[in-house]
Amino acid sequence: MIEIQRIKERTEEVLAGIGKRNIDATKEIAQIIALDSEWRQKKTQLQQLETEMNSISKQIGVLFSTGKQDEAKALKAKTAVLKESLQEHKQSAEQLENQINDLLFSLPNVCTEDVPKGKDEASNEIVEAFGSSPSLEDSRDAHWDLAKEYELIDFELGVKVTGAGFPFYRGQGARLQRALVSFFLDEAADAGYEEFVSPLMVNENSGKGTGQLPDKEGQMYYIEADNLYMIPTAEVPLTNIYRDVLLPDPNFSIKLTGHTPCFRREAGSYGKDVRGLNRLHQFEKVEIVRIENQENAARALGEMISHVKSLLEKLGLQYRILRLCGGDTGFAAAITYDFEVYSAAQKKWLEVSSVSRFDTFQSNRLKLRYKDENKKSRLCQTLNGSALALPRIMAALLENNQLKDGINIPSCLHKYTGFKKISKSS
RNA sequence: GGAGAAUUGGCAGAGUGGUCGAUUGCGGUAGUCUUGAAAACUAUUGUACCGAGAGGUACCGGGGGUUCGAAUCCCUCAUUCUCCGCCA
Repeated sequence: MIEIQRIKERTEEVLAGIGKRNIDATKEIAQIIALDSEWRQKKTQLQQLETEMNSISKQIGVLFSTGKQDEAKALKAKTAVLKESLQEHKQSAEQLENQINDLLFSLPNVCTEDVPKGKDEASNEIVEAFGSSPSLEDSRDAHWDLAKEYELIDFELGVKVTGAGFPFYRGQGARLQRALVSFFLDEAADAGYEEFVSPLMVNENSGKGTGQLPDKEGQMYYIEADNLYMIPTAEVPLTNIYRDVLLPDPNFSIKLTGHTPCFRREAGSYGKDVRGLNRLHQFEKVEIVRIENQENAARALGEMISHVKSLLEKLGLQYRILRLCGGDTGFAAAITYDFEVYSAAQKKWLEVSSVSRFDTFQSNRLKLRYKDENKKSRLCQTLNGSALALPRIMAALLENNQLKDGINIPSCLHKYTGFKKISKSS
C-alpha cells in the first residue's frame, strides 16, 4: 500500500499517479488525511491516559509493599473511571486505524510519471519492437494442431485426469519444456540471480504481503483444510522471503530467481483466447525478483528488461515491448512493461513476460526495510518479472519454427533438449 | 497422528504478579592504552509509534482474557525439540 506519509506530503503527485488509471481518488485521499489527524489526536490522548494509569499502578505497588493497604485500596477505587475512559480511547483509536487501513488497502499504487494515462490496453505504448515474422507456407498450423501431430502436449488427457487448462506435456514436448526451464534458469544464474526452489503453497500473510490478498482472493486456488493458497506466481514465495526483514546496510542488491508451476483460477474467459496453451490453470514459469534500495530501483528495472530481451533474442522470437497504460497496470505496480511474442500461425501477439516495479507498495505491506547511510529505516523497492512464462513461448516456438517435416529447435536449447528438431518418428 | 518439553533483545541465557524494555555473558560500535595490532579497561548498543520539544506509549512466538498492575496467571493458535507411530 501507499505510504501514508507520501499521501499527506505529496497529495497532488499521488492523485495524479492514481489518476493515470482513470481512477479519481480525491475523496478517499481526503478521507485518509482527515482520519489520520483524528487518529493522531486520539492516540496522543490515549497515551496520556496510559501514562497516568501506569503511574497509579506503580504507586499502588509501592503502597502495598510498604504495608499501606488502606491507601492502596483508595487509589484502586480511582482507577475504575480511568480504565473505562482508557478502553474507550483504545477502541476508537483502533477503529480509526482500521478505517485508515481499509482505505489504504483499497488504493492502487501510484503510477510513475512515464506511465501513459488510459483506461485499457488500447492506450498501451509500444516502446520497442524486434525481429520479423517468419515466412511460413500456407500450411502453417496453430500450436494445438502441431502439439497433436507430434504428440507433444495432450490436452484431452489433462481434462480426463484433472480438468480443462491442465495439460500433459509428453515426449519431445516435455523435454522441450524442461529444456526451456533449464535455459532460463541458467541465464538467470549468469545474470547473478540466486536460484530457489520454493514452496508451491503459501499462507495468508504471504498472500497479503505481495498484494494478492485480499483483492484477488478468487484468483487463487485455496486449500481450505489447511488455510493455504496455491501460488499464482513464484513472486509470492520469493518476495515473501524478505517479509519483516530489516536489512542492516544500504548497499545491497538482492536478486532471486525460481522456477515454479503457477496456479490460476482465471474464471470468465472463452473462445480462442483460451485455446491450447494460450491460457491455462497450471503453467510453468521462471520468475526473477529484485529487492533494491531507493536509488538503484530504476536501474534494476532497466537490467531486468535487458535480461528478458536477451532471452527472447536468443530464442529468435519476434517480440515487442509495451509500456502499459495506467488502466492496464496491475494494482500493486507503479510501472509495468509487457513483452509479447508474435505467434505466426495464430497471427497474434502473446504476452510472455511482465516486468514491474512496485516502488514501496509491496515493501510497505511486507515491512521490508533497510538502514540508510544515516541509520534511518527506509522501505525497500521491490521488482519482479517473468523470465519467462513457458506455455506461450512454447506456442510461439512451435508455430514459428514449423517445417513440413518437423519443428526446429533454437540453437540455444540444443544442449538441453538433446535434439535439434522435433520430428514424428522419434 | 499420539505423548512430553519449550519459544525472552544480533546470539547465548536469567527472570514465575509491582521502579522489568527486561540481570548477565558473547557479539557490534566508539573511546582509553599501544609505533600498529591483540589483550585489558570505559562507554554505548532493539523496533515501531505519538509528541514542536521535553518526554511518552507499545512490543518477552501470534491472538484473546484475568488484574489497579502481566515476560510472569488463564484460554487459544502457531512453531521448534524429544520419544512413539506412519511414510517418499
